[in-house]
Amino acid sequence: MTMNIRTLCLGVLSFKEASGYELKKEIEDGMYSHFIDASYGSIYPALTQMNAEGLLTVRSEEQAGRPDKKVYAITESGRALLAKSLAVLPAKDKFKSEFLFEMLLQHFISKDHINLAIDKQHSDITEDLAKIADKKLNKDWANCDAGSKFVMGYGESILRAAVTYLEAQCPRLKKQKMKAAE
Amino acid sequence: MTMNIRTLCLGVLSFKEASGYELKKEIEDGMYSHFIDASYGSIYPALTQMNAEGLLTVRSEEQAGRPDKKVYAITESGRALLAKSLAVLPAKDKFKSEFLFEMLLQHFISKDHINLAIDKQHSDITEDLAKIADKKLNKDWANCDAGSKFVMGYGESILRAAVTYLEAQCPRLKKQKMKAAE
DNA sequence: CTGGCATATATCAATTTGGCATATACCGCC
DNA sequence: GGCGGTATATGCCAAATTGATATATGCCAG
Repeated sequence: MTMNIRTLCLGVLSFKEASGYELKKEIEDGMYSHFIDASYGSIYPALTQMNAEGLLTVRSEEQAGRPDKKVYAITESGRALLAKSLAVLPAKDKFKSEFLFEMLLQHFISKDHINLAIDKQHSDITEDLAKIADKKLNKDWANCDAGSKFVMGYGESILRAAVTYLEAQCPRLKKQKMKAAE
Repeated sequence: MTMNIRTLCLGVLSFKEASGYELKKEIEDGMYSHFIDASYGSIYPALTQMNAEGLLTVRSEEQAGRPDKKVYAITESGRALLAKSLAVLPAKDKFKSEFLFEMLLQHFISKDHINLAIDKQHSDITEDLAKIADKKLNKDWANCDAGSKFVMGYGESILRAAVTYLEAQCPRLKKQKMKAAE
């Protein structure tokens, strides 16, 4: 019913079949990384269960040296459940930022530490933006579906706003950026 | 050590003493709402424990009709732990958005539902922005500490970027806004 | 030739959520 | 006048989720 791990897995698998490991990687680094999270401890049990319920099928792929790769694919009834799960209004966005918490309580920490935290935040965001830029350069970006483009654009917008704000608050960052670009 | 519920409670209490209920409200509606989350199920046990460990003190305030209000205040050793907990580099921000997940999988849902979801997202963000604007108008905004201003500004920047993006993608929203303003 | 990283699955204690229970009071609506 | 909803206030608990760890192996850099 709700937007839980199961819905997440079904959603990812609706694009292409994958193993638990690949699913996790996709969620960590791919498109999804900007707005969702999931650990092995929730993914693997969900896949096993959903397979038992006929929402997924499995196929074992043998691999030299490594454990067999269990490739999961979504079934018709899985697609039906996914559609049903998506037909509820999404909950409000949740944003969790230890960085902002530290900034709020900055009188408890040293100037040096504050600067370190800001630098980290800046580079985290910059890296994310670079990832998005990469994806846009990719040759199959043009035939990418509308949903992906919308999500990428949304992520890019807020990340850009964040960097802009950080750089406006700390002119130091801009100087570092110029240096790095040399 | 990490940025858990305990650190969060200590942080809020470092500004002013409060009961568990007030803490939750502060986290939900105040400054903190933009970047953190916590439920009663984690707050109350944390307060009880930390009181037992001498990180907090309690004072029972009698109230007609209602249960006694237990007002917690941070102690010196609580402040020390807080400072220690804040002296680690913050983890990367986590952003959780069911909205973006639905947008990504929009081919599974009806046009009507997509529009409903977008409208909700738009009004959620607009409300948050209104809250920030309110706080800025407040008379004690001027003597507010640097941390609070930084955090508010950060939140405002990314929320504004999000509304701008939504309105650019869906011109419909702008029209609705104009109508509402009449 | 060794330490670290990537591949791959799985378990599990500890944490955290989200809903419920328990009281009472106030406010608007029909 | 009563009914439902909201606000105050604390607390418990089942269920979900995380984050760390175990187990194996291959590959690459220093």
